[in-house]
Amino acid sequence: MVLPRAARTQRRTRIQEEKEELILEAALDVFATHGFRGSTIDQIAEVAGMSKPNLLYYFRTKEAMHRALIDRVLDSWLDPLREFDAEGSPVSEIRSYIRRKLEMARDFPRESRLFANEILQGAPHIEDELKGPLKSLVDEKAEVIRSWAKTGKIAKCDPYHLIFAIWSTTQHYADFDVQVRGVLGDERSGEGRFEDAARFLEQLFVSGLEIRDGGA
Amino acid sequence: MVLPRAARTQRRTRIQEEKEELILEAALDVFATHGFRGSTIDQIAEVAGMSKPNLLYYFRTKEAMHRALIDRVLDSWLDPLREFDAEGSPVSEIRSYIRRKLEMARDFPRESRLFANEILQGAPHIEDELKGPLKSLVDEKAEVIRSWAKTGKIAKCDPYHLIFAIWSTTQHYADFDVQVRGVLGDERSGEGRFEDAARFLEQLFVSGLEIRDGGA
DNA sequence: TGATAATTTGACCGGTTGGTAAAACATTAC
DNA sequence: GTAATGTTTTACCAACCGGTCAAATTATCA
Repeated sequence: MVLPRAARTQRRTRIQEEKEELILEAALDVFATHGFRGSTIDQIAEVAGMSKPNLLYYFRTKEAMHRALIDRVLDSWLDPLREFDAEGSPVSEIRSYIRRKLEMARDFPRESRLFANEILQGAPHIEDELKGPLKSLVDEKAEVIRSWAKTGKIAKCDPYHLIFAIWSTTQHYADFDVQVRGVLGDERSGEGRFEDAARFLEQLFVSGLEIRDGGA
Repeated sequence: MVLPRAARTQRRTRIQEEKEELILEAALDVFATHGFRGSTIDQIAEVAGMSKPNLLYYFRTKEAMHRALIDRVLDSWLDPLREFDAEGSPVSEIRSYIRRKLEMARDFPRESRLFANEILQGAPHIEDELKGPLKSLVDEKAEVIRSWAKTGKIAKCDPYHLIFAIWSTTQHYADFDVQVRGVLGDERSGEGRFEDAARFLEQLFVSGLEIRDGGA
């Protein structure tokens, strides 16, 4: 019998798991490069190597695929921020947060672009996640940073804008990759650009947040 | 007679100028929020308050509209970088570059998102501009920054990544506006966030680039 | 005013898109 | 093996999309 996908909540076949995995992988490819509205089910089906109705057997709508993808990716995307440790030393925590975010931009650019597309277009599908789990996590970590500033471990600064700055500078290398490589030219567009970026950003943030006598 | 748009290169009617203006304004709205593939001519026509065939009388294809928009906007978008002055003092030049870029993010977010969408999706329509005029301009200004570092006016750093960092942190407030406001919460989402951002970023970049004894 | 050119509109077209129906095919459990 | 269930395919549909066409309307100017 042909049961609608949503009705089979209990046991999942081996084939189901494999195919859903395959589809989400293909969907990530397509959504990341064309955005939600710019992507077609046919495209995703082709990348996944199956027919469109077959794909629709596993995910009944384009929205369902997108949502499943967002749900799966959002969680891992926030891991680096979760690891941000209140007990560690400020400089090394910030330094390794930058490094982890840069590694993600290098190793998982599609995930970064998926969110970038979504947010750029007004976050129509993930607004709740932004104002809920994401905000809570950021609030928590902002409090940590604020306490570091208060106890004189780093320069006084707005912790939210610090986090925004780390996000934007690191994700830039995933989201605006074409521009980065276009500007750097072919010679400097190898993987070395991530190490150069890491060096620069660590210097910028670490010494930008250092306490100095004349500081405000 | 119905002359194709491309054939009337000479005199332009008053109506032509007005309508083309109107259309590009509407197109900016739509392209900026949905990207090229996600936008429809009907949408743009509706925003512009005219029928689709009427719109197509002025721009014969969707591509033509997009290209006209890109051409018009790219130039003004690079103005802040052009103003970057080799003769000025490094600190005040960098500071005012940041301020100008932030003002553009605040006052012209649609223009920022237009490019962000384009670049995110692989810059299919503006690759030439990236590797041509943009790269040249950046190369020129990077040389200025490099000379400042060499003569000990600012800390040694990779000038390209410095420029990327300024671009990403400032444009973040236009491109990721929904996220920024979502995280800041309703209370802090007023226009004041741009001043907070300006304060933070100026502090970060200025003191991050200051020469210090222990510096590398 | 009337002729001429510029603008606007409604009807339409072929291709694409998200999605469906039903039957054919494969797999699993007994 | 076979019956029940799970998977895949073929054919299809209605809505939408980019774009055309010819006729209707409006502006310009002698």
